[in-house]
Amino acid sequence: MSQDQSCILHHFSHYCSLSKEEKELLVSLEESPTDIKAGSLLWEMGDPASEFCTLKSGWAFSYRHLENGNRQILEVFLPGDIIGLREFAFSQRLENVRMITDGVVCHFPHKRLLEIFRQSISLTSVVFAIASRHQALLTERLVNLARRSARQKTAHFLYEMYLRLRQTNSHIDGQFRLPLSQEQLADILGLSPVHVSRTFSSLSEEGLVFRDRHNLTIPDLKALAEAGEFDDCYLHDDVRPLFDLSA
Amino acid sequence: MSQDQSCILHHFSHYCSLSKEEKELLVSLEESPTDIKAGSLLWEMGDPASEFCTLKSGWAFSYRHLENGNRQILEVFLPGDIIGLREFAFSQRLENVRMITDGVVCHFPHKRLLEIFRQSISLTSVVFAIASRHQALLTERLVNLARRSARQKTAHFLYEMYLRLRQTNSHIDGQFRLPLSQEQLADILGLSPVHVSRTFSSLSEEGLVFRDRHNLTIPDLKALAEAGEFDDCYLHDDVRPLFDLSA
DNA sequence: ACAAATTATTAACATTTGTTAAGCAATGCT
DNA sequence: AGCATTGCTTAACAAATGTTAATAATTTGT
Repeated sequence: MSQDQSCILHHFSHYCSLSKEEKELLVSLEESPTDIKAGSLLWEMGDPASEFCTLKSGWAFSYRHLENGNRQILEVFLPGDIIGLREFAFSQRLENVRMITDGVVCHFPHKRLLEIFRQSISLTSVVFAIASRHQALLTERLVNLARRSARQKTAHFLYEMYLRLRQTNSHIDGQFRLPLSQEQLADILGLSPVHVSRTFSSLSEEGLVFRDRHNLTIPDLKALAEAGEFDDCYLHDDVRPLFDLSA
Repeated sequence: MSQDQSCILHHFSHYCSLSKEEKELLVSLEESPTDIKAGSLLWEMGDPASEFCTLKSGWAFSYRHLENGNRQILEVFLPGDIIGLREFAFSQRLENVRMITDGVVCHFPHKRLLEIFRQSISLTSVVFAIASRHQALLTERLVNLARRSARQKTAHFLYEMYLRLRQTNSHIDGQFRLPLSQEQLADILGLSPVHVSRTFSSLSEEGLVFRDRHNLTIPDLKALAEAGEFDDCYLHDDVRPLFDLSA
């Protein structure tokens, strides 16, 4: 995605075609872009929550710490994603958010969402549709974490990342950068770092995935999808013609 | 909850006070209540999706089958819950939904949600707030499934059910009906039925939970919450004064 | 360019959870 | 009442994953 085009606009126009006013409203959410360094916190649990963020560039993740010292990564955010949607109904942050790479974020207050609700039913529907897709994604992840083997989890996650990256970066094929350490992957997949290492070793023995540092190579995407029992209906389904509904 | 009061109204009024018109709009979503038998399917994956359901009485759950024959239960629905929010952005059902007990459901088409969007910003905000709370719940469940031991998962789930039931049934204390078999519990918790049995045995040896058929007794709620590392901020946070925002 | 810190690999061993199977208890059906 | 079905418990064993620790490779900071 080009740096000068609005990520959020790109994201929304997936769902329906927008009028000029709607576009302006959306673009106004990406005012005051802020540079932010790899490794720095966007916010912590318990912080007051009154704004969303759009991630204009860079990667980020949200996470929680458990009592036994373990960490669980809840989401990986890519450019164009909205961070903090979950806390709309809460006054506090429910999770920590940290940048993975250097990036640019734009803050906008919850109140602005109400302007969207007020001004455009289409945009309201899209926001809602985004939230509902987001849930579908979470659900899929839940199944993944609850019921699949380390091998399947890993394959599933990698394939999901591939699809998500391709959504905004259509030239991506079976080779891309995945700026995550094995420790981070472990915290995403609910495994120990040691077992992640074992799993990658066995995946590359089978020729399914090669990981050299942060570079991933997937020789056979279809094979990987099968290894992860990937069912892409939750990502691939034709986007609902929401504008038809609202007509 | 009394049978003759609208569940959905009750649910929404948690979030903000509603005008007469708003109440009427909501109540109209619960027209044409339909009786439905324990064990019957509301819908299956792949069915066309164009409506939501409100669960007026009874319990239900949504689930998915995995390739290896395992089943994962995604959500347990209680009276007042809206079923199928997730599929707003999809044209097909992404999961199966089945009644646990006999119950009453009301169907209303996705289109009606757009009427809400059109007619009331407060209601729109509440719908969005409900969706965002729902996500918070899912996230908590994700952590639970990914990172906790069988004992913790079980304690966590039981305590969550207690809190959810108490929300609409304020007289509930450490004793209530949980109409779920151990097989169903296993599919909720991502465990095998045998291990659920072991886990309950050990929980009752410790005096934390007694389960006799579908009757649960929790002598010390606080102790159970601790055993499940339960952090109730995702349920207990003061509800955002949304009407302030929209003023 | 070097030292320090981080990240990944491997092995041995421990623990948790799954699987199979058998028996028992409860429930529903006729 | 008797039989079949379903649900629960227990035990023995198997498999997957976690833990610790030692080592190697890589990156970072100065």
